[in-house]
Amino acid sequence: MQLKCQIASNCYKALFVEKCLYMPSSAKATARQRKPIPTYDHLKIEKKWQKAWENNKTYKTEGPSKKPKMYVLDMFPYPSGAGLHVGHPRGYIASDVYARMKRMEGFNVLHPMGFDSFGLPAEQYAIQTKKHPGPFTDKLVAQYKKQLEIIGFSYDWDREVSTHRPEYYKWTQWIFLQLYDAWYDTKKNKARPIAELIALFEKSGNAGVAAATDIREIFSAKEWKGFSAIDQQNILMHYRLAYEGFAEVNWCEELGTVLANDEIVDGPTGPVSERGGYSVIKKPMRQWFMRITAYADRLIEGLDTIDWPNNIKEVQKNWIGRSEGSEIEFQVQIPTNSFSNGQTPPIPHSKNHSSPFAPVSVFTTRADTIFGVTYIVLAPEHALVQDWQNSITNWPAVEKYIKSVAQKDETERMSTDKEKTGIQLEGVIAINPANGEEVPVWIADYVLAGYGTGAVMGVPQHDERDHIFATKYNLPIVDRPLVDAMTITKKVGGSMVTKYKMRDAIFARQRYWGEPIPLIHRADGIIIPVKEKNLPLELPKVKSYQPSGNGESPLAKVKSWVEAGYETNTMPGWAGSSWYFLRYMDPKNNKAFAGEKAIEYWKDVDMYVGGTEHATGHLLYSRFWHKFLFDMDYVPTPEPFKRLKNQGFIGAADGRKMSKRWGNVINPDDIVKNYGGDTLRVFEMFLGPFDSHLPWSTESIIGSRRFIERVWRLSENVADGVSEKNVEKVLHKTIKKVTNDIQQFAFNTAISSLMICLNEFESASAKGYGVTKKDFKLFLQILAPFAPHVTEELWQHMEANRRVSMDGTRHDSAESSIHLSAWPKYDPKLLIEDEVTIGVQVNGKVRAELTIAADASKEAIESAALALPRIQEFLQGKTVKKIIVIPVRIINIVI
RNA sequence: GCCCGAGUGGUGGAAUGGUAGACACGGAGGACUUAAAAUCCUCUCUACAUUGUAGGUGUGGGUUCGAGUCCCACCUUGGGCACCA
Repeated sequence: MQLKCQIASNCYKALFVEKCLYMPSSAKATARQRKPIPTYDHLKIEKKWQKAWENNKTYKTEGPSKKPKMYVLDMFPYPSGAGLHVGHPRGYIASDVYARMKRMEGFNVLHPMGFDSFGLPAEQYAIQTKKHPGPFTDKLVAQYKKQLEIIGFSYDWDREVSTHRPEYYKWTQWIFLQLYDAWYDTKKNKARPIAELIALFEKSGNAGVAAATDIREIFSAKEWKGFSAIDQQNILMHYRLAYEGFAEVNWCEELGTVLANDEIVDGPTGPVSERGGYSVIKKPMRQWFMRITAYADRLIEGLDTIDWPNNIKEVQKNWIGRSEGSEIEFQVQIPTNSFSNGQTPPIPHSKNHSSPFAPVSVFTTRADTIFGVTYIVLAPEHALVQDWQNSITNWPAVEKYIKSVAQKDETERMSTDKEKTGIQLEGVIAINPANGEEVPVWIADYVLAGYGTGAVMGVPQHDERDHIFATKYNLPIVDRPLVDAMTITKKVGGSMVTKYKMRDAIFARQRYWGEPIPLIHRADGIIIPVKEKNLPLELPKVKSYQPSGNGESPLAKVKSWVEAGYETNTMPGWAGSSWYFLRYMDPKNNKAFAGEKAIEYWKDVDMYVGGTEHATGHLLYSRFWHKFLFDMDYVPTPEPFKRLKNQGFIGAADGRKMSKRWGNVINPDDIVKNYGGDTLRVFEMFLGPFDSHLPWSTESIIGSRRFIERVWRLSENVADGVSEKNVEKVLHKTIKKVTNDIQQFAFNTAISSLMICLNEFESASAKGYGVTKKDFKLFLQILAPFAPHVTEELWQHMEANRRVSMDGTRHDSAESSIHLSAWPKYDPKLLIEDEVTIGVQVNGKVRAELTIAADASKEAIESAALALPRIQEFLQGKTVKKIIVIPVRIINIVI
């Protein structure tokens, strides 16, 4: 086709289609020797300055100092093999623009980058290639870094961290041990060392110490001392913030591992793993947990103290799912006294109650409807159902029902309009404590074992779901008066309680590529932590990365590891990312996760930028860990991220997600090569509001490139002298707007105002006024955060001796970098307009314009407006009823 | 079903209750050029008519001198949660 591009004779469209080399317009001009403008060679300029900044450590963060601090952080990436597409850097560019402005404003800016480098893709690679995932991960990290570097970020790479490095995960393990050795004191409402709990038990037993999980039995100090070490350990497990337990987990046979809920997606025939699309089933398994539920209230309340987008706050609130209600006991009459010992927790000396009545606790937010109860329903998995099996006259049918529920796969359970099923427990009768009425007891799949008490009261009159169920099974529906919820709860001996949807987080993966959990299981069953001086507990070498298939991690096949008693589970992906922002404060410290001085100085993250997809994962877990560290006095603030901004993602031009699968991925490397890193940065910021999802458009990137070229060309026409007044005015307006807009993350309007300013410069220049060097330098400074390379280049030329022609090789000194210059201040005097043009409305419709002194009085505006011939026409033969004058804005004449 | 958010030209979008469509892409015309590209200039919401008039920010109401913006109802759409008692 038209391959004339060697002399820049092709259009930009063809440039992209044909991928021929971009040659800027000025090249031709130079060749024709019309104007002696050196070519804007983005490749050369950008490479030169990236190197210079690196050599001069331009962006080096100072240690704790007297300067005010500013911690600007990106959510660090997982270095995947797919690499970056143009959507990824958007958040990084935004935070970099912000960090650059703050640096110029005089803050000591901490703007680091690192890698979340433990994870499943590297594990899959190891399984497939039978090679260690470490070197593979290191390679990906290096690739990622390279991709990032050409965009010109102002990171202090000396502070880089990677979560898979032992010197880093040593401290992940250390924090885990702090959590293991801590419990949550619900009275003081904070975490405390477990040793203090043990001391309490030894002094006065557990009376008055609320357990985090259900322990009904009260023991004395004497009894505590009489318990075996194993029994004591089991009791403490109910309190520890990191604890061992069993849980139904999402088991994936093909991956041989357990998956988190967010690693599962809906498949055509049921749930499947996000990676690989393998089917997933439920399976009970030994796990480590994080007791995040202990912090549920504080995680909700803390949201009021931080400057985050509302939707993220809402998502977190919904996820935690606090609901306040009543817990009320219904006595259930059972004919025989036989109990089989079912799934009760492993509490010593559990008493066998022998009574014809057994209490069933129900949770309701509508205790006011209690007189309308016509039945109660338990979850099929409810422990009492098993306890009662000898009393249930239709037990075979009940048992069959329970089994059928258990066999239902996830999709069936989750389907929205699934019909509710259930079966009555014949032979047992519950008594409504409010009125003594006898009501039947049912089990049904719509009651969840994991929420509330696993039992509900059925009030068909007031609850839609109960109504459907009652209608289906012909249960009575009665209309009874409502009563006061709190009063009736007290009257029937119940209590007001708060329940949460959020569950404790599973903190174990049956995988190789994660942090080893630093615990030792002794032969006698006692668990002991690895001593701090022996951390990090490094991952051992393994022969095979293949999961064992029985649910244990590859570590279970390492003889020495197992013989030493080491825990074979590893930590989940979110372990390392829950505290990495603290490590950046003091990344090389080998005595602590970060030194006290550094933590005291940097405190918390001032500006955190990342995607919304982490709302219920990383952003919640980090807050939880941070609050824990705060309780233990390791960090000075209760919240880790003061301000949060979410970037919207960039989709492909075809409206789909950018993905290899659709072949619509635009690689930032190509854009940088063809248009330059500065153009990419300006374009991504100009595209639209930062938090909007936007389609990529290679068609319109040319606008940003033209903008930079015009700046470049204008630099040739600046001179010493006196500024034209209008130019100065627009410039200072722009300084104000850009400053405010960057502060607000309104980058698109910041760039638009820079373009307006440039337009003004150009038209002044065309009129022969010229633009002064002083004004142009101010312009370069406010453009610098967006286009750091080209502004540095032009800045250096301005700074350099003007007798030397611009050939881009000299006068490059770090001391005079534009990025370390002081952020311009606008002159308020210049913003005052002498004259303004306002609209003149008649009955709300603009009929004329009026140019008048900005400080004109209302009366003056009024009479000037009425005097306009055009307005006179409208007013002919009419009476003016009312005139509204808003000085500087508008005047409205009502007739 | 519940909880957030969004609907503005051909396109991305702008607009403290105050002249809707800034800025940019695309398009049309012109200048320069042997020619093209690049660059520069002009126009570009719609309909009608030669200065203008009328309509116009998803739909229908409302508040107001004045509504893209506030209120009510609805439609469409994106996201989150989802039998949560």
